[in-house]
Amino acid sequence: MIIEETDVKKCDADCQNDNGICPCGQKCPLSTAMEIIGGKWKIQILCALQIDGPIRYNELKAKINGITNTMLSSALKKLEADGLVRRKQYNVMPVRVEYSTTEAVVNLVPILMQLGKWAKEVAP
Amino acid sequence: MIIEETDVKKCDADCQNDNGICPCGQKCPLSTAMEIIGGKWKIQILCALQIDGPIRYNELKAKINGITNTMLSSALKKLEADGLVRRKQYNVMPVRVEYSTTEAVVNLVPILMQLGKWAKEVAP
DNA sequence: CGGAATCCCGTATGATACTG
DNA sequence: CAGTATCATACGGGATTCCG
Repeated sequence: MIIEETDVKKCDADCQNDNGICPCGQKCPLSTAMEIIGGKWKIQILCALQIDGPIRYNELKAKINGITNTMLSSALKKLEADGLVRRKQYNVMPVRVEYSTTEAVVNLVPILMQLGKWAKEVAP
Repeated sequence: MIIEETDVKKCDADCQNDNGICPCGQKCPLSTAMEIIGGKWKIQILCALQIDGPIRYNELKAKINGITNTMLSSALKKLEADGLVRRKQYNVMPVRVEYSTTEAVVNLVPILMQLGKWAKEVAP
C-alpha cells in the first residue's frame, strides 16, 4: 500500500492479482492480512493463546469473555487453516486438545503492538 | 497485546477499561485499531486517498472497484469521525468536495506496509 | 471434553432510485 | 456533483441442543 509513481500509480504493498481488492486494481497482501486477523474474535484468541498457550479448548473459552462454541470453534479452524494456530489432540479419554500459536504469530505480534500504540494516539 | 507477567497475566497493548474486549478482560487499543480500519472498504479508501488525494468524491468512487455510494459515503463518514480523513467542501455550483488523508494516516502507513509484508510471508 | 448441528437475528453490505 | 432514501439480501455472530 501507499505511494509509488511509475507509469501507473500503484501502492507499495506489492499488489499482485487483478481481483479488484486494491484501489490500484490488484490483490493487496494487506487485504489478505485483514482477512486473516479480522473478525470479532481472532485477535483476542491469538492474544490469549500467545499469553497462555498451549491451552485446552474449554480453558481458552473461559478466558475469552462472551465467546460461544460456534465462534471459537470456527475462528480456531480459520486460524489453523491460515497457519497461525496449531491444534494438538491427545487421544485419551476424555479427549484432550491443546491449542497454541505458530511461528507466524511471532512476527505478527510486534506489528500488532504498533497498531495498538497507533490507535492510542489517534483515539486517546 | 501479548505477554507480560505480573500478578495477573495481561497483554502488552496497554489495556485500559473492563469491557471484555481483550482476553485479559480489558479494553484493548488494538481492538480499537481494528474497528477504525476494519470493514470491507476502509483500507482501500485510505490507500486510494493516500495515493491520489486530495480527490473528489466521484473520482474516488471510480478508483475503487465495485464500491457503491452507500458504502463509500458511510465509510468516509466513519473515517472522518475517527480523524483519518479530511473533507473539504467548496461551495460553488456544482458543489465540489475533496477528500484527503490526515496526519494520523502518515503514522499508520508504515505499520500497514509491515502487515502486508507479513501477510506475504504467511500466505504466499 | 471438545466440539457439530440447527435455528435465528441484526447488522453490514448491496441495488436502485432520487434530490439539493 | 455529491450524496441520501429506500428496500432487499447475505453473512457474521449467537442461543440452544446434541453427539462421539
